Amino acid sequence: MKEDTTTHGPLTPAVFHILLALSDGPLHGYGIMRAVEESTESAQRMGPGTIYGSIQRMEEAGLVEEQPAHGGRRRVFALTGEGSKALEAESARLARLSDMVRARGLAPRGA
Amino acid sequence: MKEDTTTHGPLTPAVFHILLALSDGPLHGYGIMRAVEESTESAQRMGPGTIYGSIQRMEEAGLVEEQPAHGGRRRVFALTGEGSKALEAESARLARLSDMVRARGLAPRGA
DNA sequence: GGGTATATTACCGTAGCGGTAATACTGTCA
DNA sequence: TGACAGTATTACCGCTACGGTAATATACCC
Repeated sequence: MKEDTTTHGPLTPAVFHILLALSDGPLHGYGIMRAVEESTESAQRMGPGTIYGSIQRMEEAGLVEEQPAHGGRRRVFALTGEGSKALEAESARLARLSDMVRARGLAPRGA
Repeated sequence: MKEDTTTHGPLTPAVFHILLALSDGPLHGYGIMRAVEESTESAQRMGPGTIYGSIQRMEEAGLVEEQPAHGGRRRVFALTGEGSKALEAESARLARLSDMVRARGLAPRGA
């Protein structure tokens, strides 16, 4: 069985990390920014430009949705069903790629 | 122990796929192009622009090196030690990310 | 009410991707 | 042998997403 049609192709790293952060529960932009920084052990520096820019694109793509209201200034976002599926699919793809590397033998330097 | 200094940060998808293709043995640009297309089941379309552009950057970064001579018009490239390490490291990183997703429970929609 | 941390928006440069076209060499076959 | 298709690379170029900084606004604490 092939990929189903609604499945988004490979995700950009930023999108993936944001989805990952949101898979822990709804969050606002600033929270996502910190969550990503933690989860990557600062291997990836994602400033506001990246975060909010990506979120906007993701909202348009239907991967996340803003939650109605709450009072503060925060804009809280949550995964959509699609977002969840995309994260799963991407996770599987990454695992597959990682496995392919392992399967290559991976001797330090064959030649 | 943290990452060692020579380890390259997260690789771009194009770079990763090229390294992966080369881990099977030295190849020329055109061959890489086809190898990538196969290994991704055409989930990724990498035309000449992407391939050759990336290779050049990778050569400058010391991830691959051109092999001396052979006669034809082909330019054959091979992984360097660094390239090999970078591929391994990236593979590990991808596996880690994939695991994180799995660890999140991953209920279709906890809500 | 002044100052700091939180939180978002705006802006903008840049790198790398992605496509197309141009070029050149190699073979094939009519 | 001369046209044509396949191989292989280079050149060019627009676009998107990333990545940073700065501006702005709100909440919190003294």
